[in-house]
Amino acid sequence: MEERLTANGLSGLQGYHLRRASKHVQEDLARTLEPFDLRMITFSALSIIAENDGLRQFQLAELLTIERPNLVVIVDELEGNGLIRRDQVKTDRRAYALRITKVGKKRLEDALHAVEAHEKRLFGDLSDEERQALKSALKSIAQNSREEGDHG
Amino acid sequence: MEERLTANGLSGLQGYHLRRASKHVQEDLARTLEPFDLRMITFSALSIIAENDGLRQFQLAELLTIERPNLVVIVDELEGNGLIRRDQVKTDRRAYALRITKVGKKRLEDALHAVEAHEKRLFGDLSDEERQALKSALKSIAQNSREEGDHG
DNA sequence: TATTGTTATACTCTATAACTATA
DNA sequence: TATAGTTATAGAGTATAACAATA
Repeated sequence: MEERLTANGLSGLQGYHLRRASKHVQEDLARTLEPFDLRMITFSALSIIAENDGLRQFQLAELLTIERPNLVVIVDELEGNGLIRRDQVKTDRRAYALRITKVGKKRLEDALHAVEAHEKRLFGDLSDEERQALKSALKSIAQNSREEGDHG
Repeated sequence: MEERLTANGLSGLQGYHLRRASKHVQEDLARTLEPFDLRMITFSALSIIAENDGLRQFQLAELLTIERPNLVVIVDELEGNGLIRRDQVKTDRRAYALRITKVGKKRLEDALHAVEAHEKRLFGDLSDEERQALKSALKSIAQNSREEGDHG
């Protein structure tokens, strides 16, 4: 350790830390979910579908903050693996109601155990206060994007 | 607001929030830096070079958590815009010492003002405690990746 | 033999435009 | 005319393999 290199001194640079942290978490989460045939985005989608039975694809896309076209392959993947169903909506024949299957519930449950371990691994060093602050801070920041979407 | 859709109930799902927050911050930061002909990654690189005069490209790549091949275009871009120099290292003719130029210093200074405003915009809702916790939490999480890199 | 910087390349994630079938 | 889902496509960002020059 001859030289000491830093990336802290300058100013806020939250974006830098956020990018690094997000990257690291995503890589670890990807490894964690691989045995369950899930990716971070399909896992998030499956979780949201489990919470919101019958939601439409455009609603899921909004919650995931991705565009509708990109959601299609995600839903395809989950449906292809038998984890969710696309049910026809009788009142609107354009739309699909997304529902988790029995297999999907089991898969999600199993994956959640692994994800808990992953989170303990990554966030275990943090104090309870830090973890709570992190959680609410991230939600607050992400929430802003919704509001902005409304305005401009 | 007929239905209430959620993505909170299930479990930790920090990855989900982190991904959304990171995405939002990156988008806003990109817009913020555009007038300065900087991207998030070139801005981070420029900041780090300013802090660590003469560092090598592989060291910068490590700090940015990207692979060396991808750094080349970043350094090309900064050099092409006259913001940094690639100085030959006399003791090792393979390597380049990266140094910020006068123009680069000015550009960075100007950009930093805009970035401060950006951070106030995005993190202004947080309490001082939350902001501090967020910062140290993100650093702690990102730091883990370094240690892991050493082990396996 | 290992390392620094580089080139070429491929893969993932995401965004935009335009289509279809319904409403 | 607008909306839900879809297709095709393009652009970032990133990773891997292999090379030249040097250590």
